[in-house]
Amino acid sequence: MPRIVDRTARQQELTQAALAVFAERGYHRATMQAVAERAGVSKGSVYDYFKSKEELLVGAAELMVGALFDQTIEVFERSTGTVHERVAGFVDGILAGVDDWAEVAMSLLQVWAELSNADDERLRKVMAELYSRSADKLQAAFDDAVARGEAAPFATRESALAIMAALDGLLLQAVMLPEEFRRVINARILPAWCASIIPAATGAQDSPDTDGNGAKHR
Amino acid sequence: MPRIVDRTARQQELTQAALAVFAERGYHRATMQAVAERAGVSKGSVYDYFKSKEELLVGAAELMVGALFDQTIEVFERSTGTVHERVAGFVDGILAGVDDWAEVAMSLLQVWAELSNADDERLRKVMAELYSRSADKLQAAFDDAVARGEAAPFATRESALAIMAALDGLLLQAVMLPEEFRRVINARILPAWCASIIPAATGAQDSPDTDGNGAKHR
Amino acid sequence: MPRIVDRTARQQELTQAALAVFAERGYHRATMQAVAERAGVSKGSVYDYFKSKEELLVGAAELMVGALFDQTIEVFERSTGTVHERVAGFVDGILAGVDDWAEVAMSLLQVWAELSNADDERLRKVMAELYSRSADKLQAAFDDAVARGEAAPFATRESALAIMAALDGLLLQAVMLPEEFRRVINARILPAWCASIIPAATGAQDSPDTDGNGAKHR
Amino acid sequence: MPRIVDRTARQQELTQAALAVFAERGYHRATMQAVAERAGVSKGSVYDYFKSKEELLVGAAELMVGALFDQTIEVFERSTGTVHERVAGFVDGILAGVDDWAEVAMSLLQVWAELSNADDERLRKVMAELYSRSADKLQAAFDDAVARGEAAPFATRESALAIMAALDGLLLQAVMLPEEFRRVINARILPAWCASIIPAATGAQDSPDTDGNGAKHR
DNA sequence: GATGAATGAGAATTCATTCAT
DNA sequence: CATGAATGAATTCTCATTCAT
Repeated sequence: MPRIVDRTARQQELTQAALAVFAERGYHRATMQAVAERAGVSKGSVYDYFKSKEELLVGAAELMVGALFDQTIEVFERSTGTVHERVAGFVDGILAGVDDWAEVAMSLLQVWAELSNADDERLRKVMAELYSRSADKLQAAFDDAVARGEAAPFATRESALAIMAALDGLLLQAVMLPEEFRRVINARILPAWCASIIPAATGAQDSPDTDGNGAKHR
Repeated sequence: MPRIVDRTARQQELTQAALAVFAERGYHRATMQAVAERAGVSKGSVYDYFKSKEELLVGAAELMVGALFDQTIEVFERSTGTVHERVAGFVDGILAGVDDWAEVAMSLLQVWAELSNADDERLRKVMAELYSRSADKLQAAFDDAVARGEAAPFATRESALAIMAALDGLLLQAVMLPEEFRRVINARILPAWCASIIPAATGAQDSPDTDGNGAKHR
Repeated sequence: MPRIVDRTARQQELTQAALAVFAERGYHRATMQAVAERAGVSKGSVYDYFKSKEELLVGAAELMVGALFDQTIEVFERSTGTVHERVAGFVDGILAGVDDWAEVAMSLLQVWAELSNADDERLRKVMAELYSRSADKLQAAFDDAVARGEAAPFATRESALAIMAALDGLLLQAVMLPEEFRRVINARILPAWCASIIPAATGAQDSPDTDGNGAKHR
Repeated sequence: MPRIVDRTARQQELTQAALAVFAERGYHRATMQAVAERAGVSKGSVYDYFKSKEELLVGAAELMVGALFDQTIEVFERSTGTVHERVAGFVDGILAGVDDWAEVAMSLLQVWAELSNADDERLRKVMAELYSRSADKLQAAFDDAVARGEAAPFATRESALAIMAALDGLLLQAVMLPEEFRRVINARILPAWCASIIPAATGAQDSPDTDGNGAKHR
């Protein structure tokens, strides 16, 4: 009998190693050799787990986005209060929940840059799906809030995407301007701002706080 | 007299060609050959204008971000009214000002992904500078507004960055989810939302607490 | 008591599997994995029976040529009548005796192509020996016929080789032009033609022309 | 202006080098590096002329078979007399026309072995076409002879193929049993034997020599 | 005995870069 | 000046072989 190995565990070690190397050197500059070394196995072994470098990228993308998503969900489920509070809490939780945004962001950037113009359409599909998962969750919460009368009807899908955009854009800053990124995080302006996209319920007394900027949420 | 070809013009043709090819195939899959062909010159000639592929990337990045910046400025200068109105107008103008966001976004994504982990630190600097230029402009306008009492003191730098984040994040969607991107644009929720980050002026007495971190907006 | 698997039997299963895979994909494209799978054993086990892929090839070659040879012998022994009749019968029998010439031929072709320029001289020797065995048999029959006065003296070795050449060349056609190969077989021109290489006995006075080149048969 | 090179000449140098290396080490053991070195160029340059190793093989095959074919044609065109004489002369001419059959045969063997089970069907087609070209020529001559009453009607296609088979089979011997091959050649038994496949015209006086082996040429 | 996970040598292929013309 | 032929470093991927279990 051959060495008994937990294939799933080994696979995850590899994706983690891949993620790290991709973040460090970029997907194309990263060699399979380097990934293998980082994972402590030989070059050839990587191919026992992933058919190609591209598949390794997909695996890495899935692992990473999956982890982020799981965390997102958990944060969101845990949050309580009004929709506004929940969204603010969610944004806050997400931003606080990652130690090293720079590395995560770099990995994501590499995944995006590579998958977005892959020849293989399947890969582009995978990426799109991974991308929209969190938005789906947020939108569902919005729809629910509207249904429960907690918020006035509004463009829930678009708003969810807008919030995700702000978060993703922030990620880019973690890569591009690490110091400034920290300041933005510390200023804690995103939670409230993101929550403000949800219009208050249009009861008798309209939420007077819907800011004084004339934003008329449709 | 030798043919006088305007070096600058030729250089720009090349960066444009490069941008197009980078968007199409990704920076690494893009060959110098392909760029040369697209620009209608020979492979060797590219090296008369750019020392290396990496320099070509930098040139392309500068051209592209420069163009975006110029447009940003122009849009912003043109806008009138209150800060809120100006910001909303700015966001609206930016989003409306590009025909094919997908291509621009793809190019930017490639530039970011490649420059962000370049071995050469100079390149990372270039990128950071390019990135923060628009934020600088926005922040200046915010500071101005605060100084003029048009807005309550707030974390102007961080807010400017947050808005830029939202815009950049939206760009990613142009790449990742083109259809949904269009819907977000058409829903026109971004201008108002972005403007809402600026706190209204606080009544008679100007906020003396201008600590610059927008603590109030939590 | 450990499972007693007949080593020889297992070895033969392996060579058969190898032959099949070699025919299908060519020697070099054939992987040990594929051979093992075809034989229903594990990759590692193949090495219990053959020291290397090359040894497997030799084993396969020996099995295949041995089988062909055995069949050749049997067909020849069974044939009766004059030498001419026996040779014609032999050729006919050989050609009729294999169901799937295409596969056999492909295997042989692979064996030949690989062994013929092996680094190891031993392998080239093995191949040469395998190759000449049938010719030996044919020649012996020719010599016998000449000795018995059934045929005029002629270049028996060379003629035997010529007949083998025709048969081997036909094999190539089974690979290269399967349909045409069938037509040649069905036309049944080979038996008579091959037999015609043997000069008839020259009546009372021995054929004076017997210079060994069958000049008469022009 | 870049170096001016005769692409066709260079291409032929490469195919020749390839043929030599293939003959020496076998197609799979032959590295592009070795072929390049033999041709006196760099590894990368080979790819300026051939898209892949496989294409190089095809090019080599075409060159070699083309040369053989041209020679065949020339030999045949030059031969005069009756069909029998022409065929005998043709066979003789072919066999005498190559200095180093061993190398040619080895190359051919490699080409056949590799192309015959190529994944790409196009390659198999190419090979089949190359293979049947000479047979076509021979058959045409046979048909002509029959039409002119020089020979009795017979299976011209099949006979042509049979002769080609004998010649190709002989080639194998040049690889497998070089010494014996020489003896067969020197014994000069093939020309007459090959010619004997053509039945004499069935005029008043039937050719009585149609051998005594009862071969009834259909 | 058998297995199949791990290894790593080896090869094809690509493409940025150079430079002779 | 421009060109594109030539180069060769660098990388992905394959697969025979080994060996721990």
